[in-house]
Amino acid sequence: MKPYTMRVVEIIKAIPEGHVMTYGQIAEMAGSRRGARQVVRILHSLSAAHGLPWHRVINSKGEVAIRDDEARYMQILYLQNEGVAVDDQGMVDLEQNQFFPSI
DNA sequence: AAATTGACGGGTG
DNA sequence: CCACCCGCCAATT
Repeated sequence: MKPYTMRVVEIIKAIPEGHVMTYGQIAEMAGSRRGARQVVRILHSLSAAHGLPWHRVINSKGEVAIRDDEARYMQILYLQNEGVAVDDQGMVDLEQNQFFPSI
């Protein structure tokens, strides 16, 4: 696994329950300021197993970004189960739930 | 080896 | 607020 991919994995693993991070935020921390799509790609290939809290990753608008209805619904459910308010449009209040790692 | 695919983001109008 | 464009680059085909 490439170093960049590993850093992305580590960052996602570090998101606490009840919090979310954005794709762009993760990409920037992993060292690629405009690498949000790479984060998406990585999530696609790793979503199966690996025990990653993939559901805590959303887009910069604060919206659940997954297209597939079933998976989207699951993500919303997971988030609500850990106390994150998600409305029926899949919108999360970033102000209240976004996680900012301390270095 | 080359093209395609994305669960994106920031800028512009 | 919305629609559109284009840069980004790992993984897959």
